[in-house]
This record gives sequence, structure tokens and C-alpha cells, in this order.
Amino acid sequence: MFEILFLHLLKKVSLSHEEQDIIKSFFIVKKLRKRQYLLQAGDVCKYLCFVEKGLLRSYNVDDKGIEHMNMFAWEGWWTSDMYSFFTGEKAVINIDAIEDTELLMITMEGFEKMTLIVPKMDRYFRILFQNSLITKERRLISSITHTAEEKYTNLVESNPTLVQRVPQNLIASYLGLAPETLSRIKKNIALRK
Amino acid sequence: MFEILFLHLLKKVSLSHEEQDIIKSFFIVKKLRKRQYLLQAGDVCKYLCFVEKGLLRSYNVDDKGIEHMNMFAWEGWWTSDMYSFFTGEKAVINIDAIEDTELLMITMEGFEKMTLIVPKMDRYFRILFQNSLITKERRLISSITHTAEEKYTNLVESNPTLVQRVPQNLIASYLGLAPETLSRIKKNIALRK
DNA sequence: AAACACACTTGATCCAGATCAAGTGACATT
DNA sequence: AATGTCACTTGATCTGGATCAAGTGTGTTT
Repeated sequence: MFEILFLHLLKKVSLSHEEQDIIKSFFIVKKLRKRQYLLQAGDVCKYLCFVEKGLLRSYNVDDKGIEHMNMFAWEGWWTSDMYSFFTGEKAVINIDAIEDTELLMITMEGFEKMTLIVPKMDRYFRILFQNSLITKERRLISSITHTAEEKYTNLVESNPTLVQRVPQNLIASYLGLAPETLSRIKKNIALRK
Repeated sequence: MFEILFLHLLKKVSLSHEEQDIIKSFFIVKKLRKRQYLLQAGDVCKYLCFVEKGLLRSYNVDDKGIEHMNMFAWEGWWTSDMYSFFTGEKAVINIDAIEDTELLMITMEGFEKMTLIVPKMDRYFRILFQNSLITKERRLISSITHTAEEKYTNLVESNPTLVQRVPQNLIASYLGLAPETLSRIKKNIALRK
């Protein structure tokens, strides 16, 4: 159950067996069925979640009821509404399962304790957040700078698996496009070949 | 020279005088004149920089030569091309000074050593990156979800100082808008009052 | 096999914001 | 005082992508 988690932790920091056991003790295992919610906007996000198996989507819904995809999380990814998790304020995003999913979850209190007992976890999360920040930075630049087609081809290049695993309307939403637009873009790309 | 830095560090972690001295020893002081470059795209970003005084902008330039503002950094902010800094690859962004600026800079090797000698710095940067990530996440959602006017009013609310301190064309670029569009938006808002 | 749902496509029209092109007004330089 | 320059405004036009409204095709339920 903890295989993927430690695979990821050990890539970034070294941990004794004892430390590994301490870390394990802070996590709760949870399984989600396809379409089941992990978090609904308005609730407080109680857990930071690591995906051992499956696929989740996090998205927010605007005033007009339109869903805007935020990120996808599959094996080896962490997900939560970070803002809500760390501040205890109400979440603005929703998270639900696109596929049946197995999660490892930790509470904020657990997280705080864990980092104090095993300071290497501060290091792990420093590196993790650092990398996410780099990725987010690039995506932000891309969302402002590039055309719809460039955004799509960038995504396909940087994340080929995602495009295969996730329905096209969600990919469109992730890129900030109408589903029709993505459909036309794909057609144009195919025609040009 | 290190006042603002330690003000910020001590908000997030406690540090002995000894630790503070060690940290100081890793930093280089640098002054920049208005309009002077800190980093040009194509060079490797050698330093992670903390702004003690002044104001910097980081931006990238697209194929058509158009500048896209990425972020602003003033007193108490860190800046760099994180990707380039941590990987040693060529930078894609430019950083230059909007006002005369005083910086504290650390190299990647320095950063690595510092976190190993003073693990609390891992904690500091974990929290720093965590907060930046939350902010970036919000900005990304905003850039996809909101209209031009909503983006602007959001910025004014969340960052009133920035709007006063930075020329309007740079604000427009930061929001992904043409300068003319921002001008018209401001006019409309004023008219409605 | 008929009916339905789901994921995607195609076409016609519309609109927010970009682009191009002249202003305007407040300082700075000569 | 005239000239230049910088930051912004205003107007006219254009366009990428959204929106609305029918399809189509495949798999699933009855």
C-alpha cells in the first residue's frame, strides 16, 4: 500500500526504516470509486493526499456553473486544496475520482508533527513544492503567452499519458478552451499531416 | 543589509545567532541600477535572489518579441528563474530592475550546503514555496476563469501597492492584456462610480 | 434490435479583447 | 519657448475562440 509513496520519498531524501515507520503511522488509507468526491468546494480540506493508484481531478466551478480544471493527479502525485488545507479556510476547489483510486492521506496536524519529528520531510516537501512551482510557472507563462493550439501541442509533448487517460472535454477545460475548440484544433493538426 | 532577510526568515523559523551567521556567510550583496539586467534569457541563472530594497520584474519574450510579465519582486521577495537555477539549464526568462535595487544572492551550491548545514532552511523554503504555490494556483485559476476586468479588480484588491508602484503597461502584460485594454477597463470602472 | 447516453464533431454566428493608428498631456532636454 | 519622449488614452477595425445548435458514432441498457 505504501510502495509508490516510499518510491517517491526515497528519490528525494534518504530515510531509515524507523523513520519510514513513523511516516507510515501518520497516513490514513482511503479508497474512492470513480465519480466519488474527495473534496467539495465549501468544505474545509482536511487532508493532503497522495495517489497510490488511480486518477483524480481537481477543478473549480465559476458563477455560471462552468467547471475549470485545475490539475490532474495520478500515481505518485499529491493533491488537495493547498490553501484550504494549510489555512483551515473553506475550499474553493472540488476534487473527485476519474478512475477508482487508492489514497494515502495525512491531516494538517499530522503533517506538522511529521515534519517536526522527521525534518527530512521538510526537505522532501521543499523539493516537491519547488518542482511544482517550476511546473506551475511554466503553465502560467504558457496560458498567457501561447495560442490555443500551442497550449495543446505543449501539453501533448510534456504529458502524453495524460492526454490518453483523460476525456477530451476535461483536457479542453484544463487548457482553458471550449471542448469544440479543442476538437477543431485536433482536426487541423491531423489535416496538416 | 540583512535586516529584511532575517525579518522574513524569523517569521517562519527560529534561528540561533550562530545559525544566522552561517546563513549570512552564503550570501553575496549586489546592487542594481534601474533598467539593469539581473538575468537575461539564454544565460544560466546562477543565483537565487532576495530583494532587500527596490523592485524587479521577471518576464519572458515570445517569438514575436512581445514581453510577458511573469512576476514582480520587491522588498521581502525572492526571485530567479527557478528552473534554470535548480537544473543549470539555460534561463527562458529575463529579470531586470524597475527601481534601483539591493539584493542578497546565493548560488545553487551555496543553497545546497546551507540547507544541509542548517536544515531549518529546508523548512523555511518548504513554507515559502508552499505559499508561492498557493498564490500561483490562484493566479492560474484566475487567468483561466475570469474576464479581463475581474482579473484587474482582483489584482487591485489583493495587491494595491503593486498597482501604484508599477507602470500600467507592465500591469497589463502581467494580466495578459493589451495596454489599451487595461486603459479602457480603468475608464469603465471610473465611469461606473 | 430499439432506445438511450456519452464523447466527440461540424457548422453558423457572435463577441471580448487584440491590433493598428492617432491623439493628449506632463515632464525633461536644448 | 520649442522639441522630444514617455505613459497613457481614444477610436476604428479585426479575429481567435466562445457559444449555440445539430449532427454522428459507439457502447450500454432494456
